[in-house]
Order: sequence, then C-alpha cells, then structure tokens
Amino acid sequence: MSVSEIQQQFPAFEKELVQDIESNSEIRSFTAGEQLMRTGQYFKSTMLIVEGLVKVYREDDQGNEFFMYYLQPGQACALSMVCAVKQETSQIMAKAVKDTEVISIPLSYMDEWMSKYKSWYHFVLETYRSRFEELLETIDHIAFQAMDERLEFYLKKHVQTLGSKTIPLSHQEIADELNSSREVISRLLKKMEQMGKVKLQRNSIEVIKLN
Amino acid sequence: MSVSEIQQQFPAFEKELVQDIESNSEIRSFTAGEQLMRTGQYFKSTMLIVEGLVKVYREDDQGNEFFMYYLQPGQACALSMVCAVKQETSQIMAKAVKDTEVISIPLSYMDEWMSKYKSWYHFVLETYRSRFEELLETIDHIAFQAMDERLEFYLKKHVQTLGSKTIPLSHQEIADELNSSREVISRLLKKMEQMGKVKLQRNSIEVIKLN
DNA sequence: GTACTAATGTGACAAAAGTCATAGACCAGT
DNA sequence: ACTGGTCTATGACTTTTGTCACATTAGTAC
Repeated sequence: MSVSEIQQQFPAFEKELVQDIESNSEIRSFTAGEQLMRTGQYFKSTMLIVEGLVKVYREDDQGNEFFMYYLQPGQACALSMVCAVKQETSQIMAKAVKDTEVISIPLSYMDEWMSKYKSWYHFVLETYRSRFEELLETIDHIAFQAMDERLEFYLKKHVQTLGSKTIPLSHQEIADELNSSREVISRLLKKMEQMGKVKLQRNSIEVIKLN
Repeated sequence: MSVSEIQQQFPAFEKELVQDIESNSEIRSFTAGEQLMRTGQYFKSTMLIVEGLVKVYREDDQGNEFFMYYLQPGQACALSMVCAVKQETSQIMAKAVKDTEVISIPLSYMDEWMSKYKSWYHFVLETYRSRFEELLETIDHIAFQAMDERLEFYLKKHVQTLGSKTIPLSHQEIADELNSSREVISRLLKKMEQMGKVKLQRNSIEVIKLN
C-alpha cells in the first residue's frame, strides 16, 4: 500500500499521519465472502477499509444473524475501535462482500495518534458518530416497522451501496439478514413485483422503483 | 455545584479538569418527569449527570416511543456528544425519572479538553463505547427475542437501575416503552405472576425472582 | 437430452402480537 | 357512600409472521 493510495481514500488525513500509518500498519486482503471478524474474537487492532465492501452483522447464540450496515472505502469499523479499547470480545461478524483491502492499525497507535493528529481525532469521532446513527436507524426499523417496509428499506440501502439496481442475493440470504424466513420474503417480494417495484430473477432482484 | 461534588461523581477527572468544568459549565436541574431533550432539538452542549436518573428513549414520527437505556450519575449522554459535534438534531428523548442535576458543558470546551485532559478523553471514549454496547444489546433483544423475554429483561434492568424490587410503572407505560400494547403486557405479566416471578399491584410491579 | 441441485412458489396451518369491546377493581374527592 | 377516572382483566377476533409440506422452475453437470 503506497502513501498515495492511503491519501486518496482518506484525503482528510495530514501527510505525517499517512506516513505514520504506512510505516506502522499492516495491509490485509480478503476475498469476497471471507470473514474479517467473527463472534468471540479479540481485537488488537482497528481496521480501515481501503478497497472493497464489507458487511457488518450481528449474530445471536442460535446462529441467527442480522444485518447492521455496510462499510465502504474510507470508513472504519467502530466496533473494532470500541472493542479494541477495552480488549473485549465482540458479538459482531464482518464479511467481505467484494474483494477487500484493509489497513490494520495496532491499538497502541490508534490511541497515540488521537492527540498527535487532529484529523485522526476527527476521523475516530466521526466514525463513532456515524455508526451510532446507523444503529439508531436500525433500531427504528426493527422496533417500529413491519417486514414489508423493512424489506423495501433493505433493498433501497443495497441499491445505494452497491451502486447497481441489481441485487445479487437469494431470498434465503435476505431472510437471514432480516432475521425472517424465506417464505415470508418470497411472498413480500412477489407482492412488490406485482406492484411493479421490483423484478425477480433467480438469485437476484432488479429494483425498478421504490418510494 | 462545588468542586468536591463534581469530583465525587467523576473521581477519574484530574483536579484541573474539575476546576475547568466548574468555571465553564452551567448546572441545570430537572424535576422528576421533566424532559431534558426532545426530538428535533439542537445541541450546543453536552450533559453529564451528577444526580438523579434519566431515561433515554427513541421516538418515531407517529409518536411511538421505545426505551433505550438509563443514564446515572457519573455518566453522560453519548447522543448529546454525537449530535453536538455535527450540530445535528436528535431523534432522541430524555426524561428525568428522579429529580436530576446535570452539568451542561458547551461544545467548544468539550472539544478543547479532549487534547488537554487525558481523563476527559477516556471518559468521552468510554461513553461512546458503553452506549454503543447498550444499543447493540437493544438490537439483540428486539431482533431476536419474543415479547415475554424482552419484558423479563426490561423488568430485570429496572430492578438493577432503581435498586428496588418494586417498579413503579403501569402496564400502559411499560407497553409504550417496549412499543407494544397494554393488553399484551397485562397478559404476559399475569402469566409471570402465575409462575411466581412477580407480584402485581396497581401502578407497580414487585419482582419476586427472575432467572 | 437426463439427472441433480438450488431456488422459488404456494397453500394450509400455527403462533404471536395487536385490536376491540366490555367489565370489574381501585382510588380520590366530595 | 356515591361518582368519576384510571388501571387492570379477559374473551373474541384480526393481522402478521413463521412453519411445514410439497410443487415447480431454472441452472449445472454429465
């Protein structure tokens, strides 16, 4: 990973910080589908996404999972910061959706840079802030909305994030992420198709228009 | 508010910080039942709880509410930090449960102290961290658990926080906070009573034993 | 093509939660 | 003790979601 590549994804970072990152961090690559972290793991470092796309989701004891949010280049996993500080295990899973490159920064530097670099300080706070908001939004949806609305929102989010109208997921995968069952999702999708909101294909959904 | 009172609730703060707080912050008092913040409000300051008890909950467009967590003396509202930084409105309501005193710290100092006082820095990060975890826990409950389990957890939490086995809430109030309906809560409580877990009185619930 | 597998469609049913209607219980003020 | 208001209890019913069983379809491998 070169200085210029880092600088490109994190334009707000001052030059010295970028150099510090370059010399003190490790690049890790994950192929699509690979897990970046899993429940019960300890963190000794925090991760910045340089390239690719990462899906972060929650998992309970029975193996039910639950989609929380995507991480894109230029973002960091607040969870790895949260847990890193306390040396605690997480209840979080993260999976690479596309081939992904991350910068892995040891905990000790993360802390040191907070006072050393203003841009790092703002970056960390902004990461907490934005993830906090995502979680609040997630809570809103599961607390207040019915499955059909949640499904629509889920699809909308995917279109935004993937930058494509075609979502390459099976009904089963969607059901898992919304912690529902395939039949329910199939039925709702069928309804949406009849309303002209989506077009269903095998293993993918083409979004026509959502409110 | 005297230096010693602040120091008592926030023992980790160094002396200079406490003095800085004393001379640059404002004390605000709320009587039980009063709102500390409401949806749509802007923040120009962050609040530390010195005395009392504050309930933080989420509200949607239709006025449904949803309990998130309690704030106790020695804690701060992460939301007010989150929003303060970005000068954004919150979707959060906070209400004093007991008579409450808070220290209101202007945004500018909050930022300045981050680099000036190590203990402040840790306090802010720890606040983010712990609230983040509370939110994750909340998500777990609404995503993975049925109403009966959520109710039990809710009661347990209240016993812990209030430090009393008697919870002074009506079924309707509980229903609101769990975003359910009174009848449902009444029925579940009745079942719990038959199982010997609680004893029901008018306007209050006495907890006998929960797992 | 045939055979196999994964994905999807669908009807029937069960369970959980929400809604409606109504009645009783409790408390406060007079 | 009467009255009005709030809180609680309960049965009947609806809606939503989850589950089960099985049929159909689409893609893949041979």
